[in-house]
Amino acid sequence: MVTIRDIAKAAGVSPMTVSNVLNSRPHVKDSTRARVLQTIDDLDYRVNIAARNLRRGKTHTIGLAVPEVDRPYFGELGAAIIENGRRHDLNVVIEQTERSRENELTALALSRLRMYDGLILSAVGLGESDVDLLRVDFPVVILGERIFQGPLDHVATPNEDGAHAAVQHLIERGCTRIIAVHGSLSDDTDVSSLRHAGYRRALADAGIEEDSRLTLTLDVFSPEAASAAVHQAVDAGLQFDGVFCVTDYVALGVLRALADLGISVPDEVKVIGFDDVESSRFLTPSLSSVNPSKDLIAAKAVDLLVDRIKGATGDPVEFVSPYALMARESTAVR
Amino acid sequence: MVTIRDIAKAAGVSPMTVSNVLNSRPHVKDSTRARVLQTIDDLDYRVNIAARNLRRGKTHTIGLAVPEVDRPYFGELGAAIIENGRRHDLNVVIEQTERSRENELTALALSRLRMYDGLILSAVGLGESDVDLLRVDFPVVILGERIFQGPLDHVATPNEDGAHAAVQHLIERGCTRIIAVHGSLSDDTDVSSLRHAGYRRALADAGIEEDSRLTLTLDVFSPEAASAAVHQAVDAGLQFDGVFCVTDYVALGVLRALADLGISVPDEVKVIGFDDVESSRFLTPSLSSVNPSKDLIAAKAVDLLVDRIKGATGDPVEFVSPYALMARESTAVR
DNA sequence: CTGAAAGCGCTTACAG
DNA sequence: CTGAAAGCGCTTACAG
Repeated sequence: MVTIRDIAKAAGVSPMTVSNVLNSRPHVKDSTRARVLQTIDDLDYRVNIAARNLRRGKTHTIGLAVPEVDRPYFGELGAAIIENGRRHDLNVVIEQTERSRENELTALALSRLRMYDGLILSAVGLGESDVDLLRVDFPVVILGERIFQGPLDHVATPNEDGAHAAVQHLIERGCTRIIAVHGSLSDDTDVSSLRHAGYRRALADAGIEEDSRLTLTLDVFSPEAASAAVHQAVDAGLQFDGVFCVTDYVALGVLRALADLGISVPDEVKVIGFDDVESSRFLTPSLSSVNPSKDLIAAKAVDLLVDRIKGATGDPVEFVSPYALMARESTAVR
Repeated sequence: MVTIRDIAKAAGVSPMTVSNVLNSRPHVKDSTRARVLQTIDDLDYRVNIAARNLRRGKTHTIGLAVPEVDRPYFGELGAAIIENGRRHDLNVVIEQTERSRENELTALALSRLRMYDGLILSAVGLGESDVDLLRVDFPVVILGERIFQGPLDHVATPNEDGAHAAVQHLIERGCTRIIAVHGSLSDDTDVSSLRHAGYRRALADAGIEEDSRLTLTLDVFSPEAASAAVHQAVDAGLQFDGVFCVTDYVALGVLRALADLGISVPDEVKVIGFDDVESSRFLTPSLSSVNPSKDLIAAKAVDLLVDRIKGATGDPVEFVSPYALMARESTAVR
């Protein structure tokens, strides 16, 4: 590997001068600069980033750890964070935690280890009981589902209110027997539980009594699982006229199952999702959804992280993004 | 920041012993090990990865540079590469190049700079003329669309043959006037051009004369653009009974436009895509598509990269993955 | 405008 | 089983 010393030797200057040229610092004579640049080109030299990072203590790179890179929501979130990172001259690098608590902790640990200047962690595995493990002396912003009253800045999705709005929307459109499709409600702070709480509150507000048979619990968050659950419910003779899906991704399976069963959407059953993923508006019927203001979430998360990287020491910030209801064909009245 | 020296001092040993404990090397007395571990815990010490990387010259991390992280295809590809990386104890980190030649070159340069042990670069901006710039003394595997007879290992998508199979499938199902929707054909080696070549060959094989009005060129690869193009074609009175879409993502817009126009799929028009993205089979109608064997691409790319990281010096490998035609409702005959 | 030297935090032969 | 010392490749006060 060719190093800065090799260049220095070949160009007849000191390593420091090469470094100055590399970092386009002033106070280098033009002729010297030209000679060094020429030598760099001749020897095909590239800076060793590991060494520079060690020395500078900065990488100008932040990490984004998401549960799964192949979910459209996280892809779109990643793109939004990359875009915001650019405003601050920050590279963004994406890692996958696979929804596991352990991997989320590893992401946290690795980042402390100076691969990144800071980390945005979309936490789904970590819970309130892990709060102590989050006391890191390193810039981290927690993103997403759960609400931590933890030691770190947190940008939260409007889970309960968004779900409430979605279900209220179904009710306004005439639905009275509304299915909720989500993951298991093991814990009070996961997406499913928070969104389910919004569902229940909307029913209560409308004076509709909850029917536990209308709650479909999935083992996995997937269209397959959602489709199977709907098939099973219909086969069992369950009557319903609306479906609230915990995510658009799950709604994909619900819509497909209803089509398979010859149940017309929105005429017989209305369907709404959550996340407002890009493809939702191109589905047939286009899918109504709750838009959690992904761009705002991304902007806020990056801004908070940049502040911490710059050394801000204030109390942890808790920001809940606003939401918008996107009414489309799947909940239309005609 | 607490360093290995601090631990050494506090535990009354040398930095080297701390390092040995950290790297679970043998030949450390149990009592010493225990004391060091305790001190590490007490002082909440973590290894500084930048320093370790510099010293070891290895990061156990590979980079994956993709054009856009928010396209389902690249999300799924990323997940597949992460999975394969794990088999080799390699972390995978995803970066976005935004389809720009410049960013692809930056990814190449940065990776050389020892942030990663190797790079998988999904190149769409680089062309044959950049071949010289690819002569890097660093493990890189080029992925994807274009065919390089370059100096690097290359795992290629079966663009032309896959497109040929798709269009042949439409013809077998009775289509004779087949639209092709893709990006501009500025260059012979981009996705659009390669897939268009397959389209033309399938028409020729079937003795169908090509009609240039049936080629719809998009400025951007997006459902919006595709939808607009279809609307415009129909408004202009274009007659057609099949649509070959350059990607499933583009097909989303085509399907939506046809639905808006009241044109029934597959009865009046049959539609097929390329990529076989996960959501395609849940659309209504479910979308026929060409599956480019993403998992194989990922496995092959990681294997080749690992070989190079281990020092393999053989000639560049060119691997074209197989494809499979997924026939679904959008091309059904009934 | 340029240089000699120290040091970022770690690991690794080399000794003992 | 443990240590002293060199060095990974860079940058940065400090001098001149």
